[in-house]
Amino acid sequence: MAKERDDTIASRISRVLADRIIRGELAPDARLRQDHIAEEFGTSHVPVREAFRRLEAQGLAINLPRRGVRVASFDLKEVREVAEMRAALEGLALKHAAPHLTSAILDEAEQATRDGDAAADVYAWEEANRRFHRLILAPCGMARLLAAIDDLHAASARFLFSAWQSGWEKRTDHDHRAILAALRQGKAEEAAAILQKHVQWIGRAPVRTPSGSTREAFAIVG
Amino acid sequence: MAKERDDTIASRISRVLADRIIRGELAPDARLRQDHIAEEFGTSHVPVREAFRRLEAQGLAINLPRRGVRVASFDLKEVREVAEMRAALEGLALKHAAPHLTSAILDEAEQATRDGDAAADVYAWEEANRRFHRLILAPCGMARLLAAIDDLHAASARFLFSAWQSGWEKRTDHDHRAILAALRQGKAEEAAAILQKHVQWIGRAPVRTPSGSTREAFAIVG
DNA sequence: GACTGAAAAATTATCTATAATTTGAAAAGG
DNA sequence: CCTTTTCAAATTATAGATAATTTTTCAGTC
Repeated sequence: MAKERDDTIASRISRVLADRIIRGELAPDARLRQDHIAEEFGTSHVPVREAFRRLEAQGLAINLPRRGVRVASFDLKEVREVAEMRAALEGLALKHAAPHLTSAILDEAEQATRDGDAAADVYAWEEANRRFHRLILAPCGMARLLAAIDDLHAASARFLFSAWQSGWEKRTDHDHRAILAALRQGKAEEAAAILQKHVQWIGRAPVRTPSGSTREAFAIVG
Repeated sequence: MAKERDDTIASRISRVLADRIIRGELAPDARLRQDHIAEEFGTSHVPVREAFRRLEAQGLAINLPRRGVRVASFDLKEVREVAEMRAALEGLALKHAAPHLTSAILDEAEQATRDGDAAADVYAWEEANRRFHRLILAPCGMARLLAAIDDLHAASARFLFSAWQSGWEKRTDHDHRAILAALRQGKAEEAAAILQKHVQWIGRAPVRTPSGSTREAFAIVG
C-alpha cells in the first residue's frame, strides 16, 4: 500500500488551502480560523499553523500576529507585478532550457497548446497553459528558479479565476505556436522574446460584484 | 515601552536561524533539532517548527518528513542560478524604480558604495552592498518583487561568507559608480544593463577545507 | 575485523491543555 | 440616536504530554 509518509498533515493542509484560495472558494480577506480548519481536517491546530506559514511564503495569505491569518487580497498593480516577474524569470528559464529541449518535449507542449485551445472552461485552460509553460521551462534544471515560477503561476491562476468566474471563450493560442516554431528552428532568443511579451498580456473581463453591478477585472492570460 | 507584539516567537527564531545559516555558523547539512533549539530559546518546539517552514520557503533549510530539518547545501550551480535570477529581477526592479529615484536617494547609495569600499571585512562589505542595492531598487514599490530579491540577497550573502571566511581585500566598486552615473543622467536602461552584468560577476577564493587542503570557492561579488 | 540485527535512546509529528489577546455585543452615557 | 465603555465569547500563541519513527549503540555472528 502506498504509504503517504513523504507527506505531513501540514503539507496536505497547505495544498488544499492553496487550491481553495487559487480557485476563489476562499475570497480575499477571508479569515482562516485555525481550529475551524483543524476540525475540518480532523487534526489539531498545530499542523494548521505550519500550513499557514507556507501559504504566507507563497503570498497567498497574510498573517497579522495575534489577529489571525487572512487570504491575501490583490489588485491590478499586483497582477502587473506578477506578469513582469513571470516575463523576467520565464525568459531566463527558457534561455537555459532551450539547448535541452527535444522534439518529444516540443510535441508534448504542442499537445498542451491544443488542449488549451479546446478547453471548455477556464480551469481546463489554466491547467493546459501551465502544463505548456512547465514543459518548455523544466529542462533548464534550475530548481530554485522553477519553484519561483510555480509560485507565480499559482498567483496568475488566482487572478485568472477571479476575473473569469464564468464565460470562458475558446481561442487559438498563436503565441504558444510561435514560441514552439522558434524553438524548433533553434531560435532560443526569439522564442524567449515572444514568451516575455506573451506572459505580459493582461486580459479584461466584466465581473459581477456582490452588490449586483459590474466592474472590470484583469488577469494574465498567457 | 516598545512592546514587540508584531513579532511572534516563531518569526524571531526564524530570523536568528537564518542569520546563523547565512553567516556559516550553521554549516550545510547540519541538523536542526527542534527541541534543542526550543530549549535554547526558552520556548516549546511549536514555534520552532513554524520557523522551520519559513526557512524552508527561503531555501535556507530542507525538510525531510520524519527525518528532520537540515541546513540546505549548495554548489556552484546554485550560485550561478541565484546570480542569474538576481540579474533578471534586479534589472526589472531598477527599470521601475528609476523614475522615482531622487538625488537624495542616489547620494545615500553613493555613501553605501563608499562604505563598501572602506569595509574592513566581508560582513561589513556585504551590509553596505545590500544597502546600495536596496536603496536604488526599493522605489519600484513592488512588494513581491522586492521580497524575492531579498531572499536572493540572503542566499548571495551565504555564498559570499562561505567563500571569504577570511582575507577580505578592499577594492573600489566601479560598477556601483557607473550605475549611479547612468541613473543621474536619466539613462535607466543603461544603468539596468550594468547592474545585470554586475550581479553576475562571480568571484573565486581559495578556501581551507576541514581536511586541511585548499579548494576554490565561488560567490557573487556584486 | 567487518557485518548484521535487535534493543535503547533520541527525535519528530501530533494532540490536548492553558494563558493571553482580540473581537464583538450589550450596556451605559452624551 | 450615536458613541463609548465594559465584559463575555472566540481566537491565537504557546506549553506540556504522548505516540510513532528514526538513529544510534552494542552485542553476537560470519
